[in-house]
Amino acid sequence: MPLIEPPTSETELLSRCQRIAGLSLGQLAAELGVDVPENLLKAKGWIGQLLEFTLGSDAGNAPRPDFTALNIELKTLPVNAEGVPQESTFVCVAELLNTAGQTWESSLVKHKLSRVLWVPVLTGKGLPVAERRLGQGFFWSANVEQEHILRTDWQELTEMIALGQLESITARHGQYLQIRPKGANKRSLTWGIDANGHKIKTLPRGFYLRASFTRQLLVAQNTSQNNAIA
DNA sequence: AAGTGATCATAA
DNA sequence: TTATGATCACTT
Repeated sequence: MPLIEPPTSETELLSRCQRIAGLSLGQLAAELGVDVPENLLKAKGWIGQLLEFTLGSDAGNAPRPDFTALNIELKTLPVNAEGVPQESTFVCVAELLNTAGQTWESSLVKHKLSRVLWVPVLTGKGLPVAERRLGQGFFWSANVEQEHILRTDWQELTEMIALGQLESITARHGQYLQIRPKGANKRSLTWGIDANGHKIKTLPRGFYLRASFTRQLLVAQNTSQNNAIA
């Protein structure tokens, strides 16, 4: 249940982003009356949840985009002092069972990435959480070339899962999308299938966007901003 | 320094 | 357990 009403248009959502752009996380947290953690070691999702709260996300932990009426997914983008993304971006969990009939068009990855609100956050290992700063959020949808590569990555990875090659998938597969473990630890297990179609216990996996890909998005965004100013 | 594999909190 | 939010930490 959101305490802030969900935005009813992209324009409204963007203006909410513009209001908070430039604020430190300490300032924003103070506005909301919430405590800032010392570090993110045991609060890895804190910044993302602070933004969800601030901007009026209403999806809860349902497997659907954060702003349900607008079909927009919110993603924080940790960037260094040079504005370069430093981490991969989690997209969604990878379905390890019943993958045979799935298509890119009906996939959760495509659905979640159909429209994304990226919010850069100036981050750094030595920078206290309260001093980290919000950048200007921007909307993104894949262009034809990007979607082609995302679809190809998804199809290759999903096919490996369907063929029972789960255990040979590494983070090295995929140009833009990769699959990596997504669980509490090595001991958390879920069901998958092996090459003989037998059910096996395996690590939960998730789809992630490589940092090398989100770097390109930010470069493109900065370029278009400069063009708009010039 | 970059990239991969491992890990943490919380809700339902 | 599986979904959400990701970053940590070790290897290369």
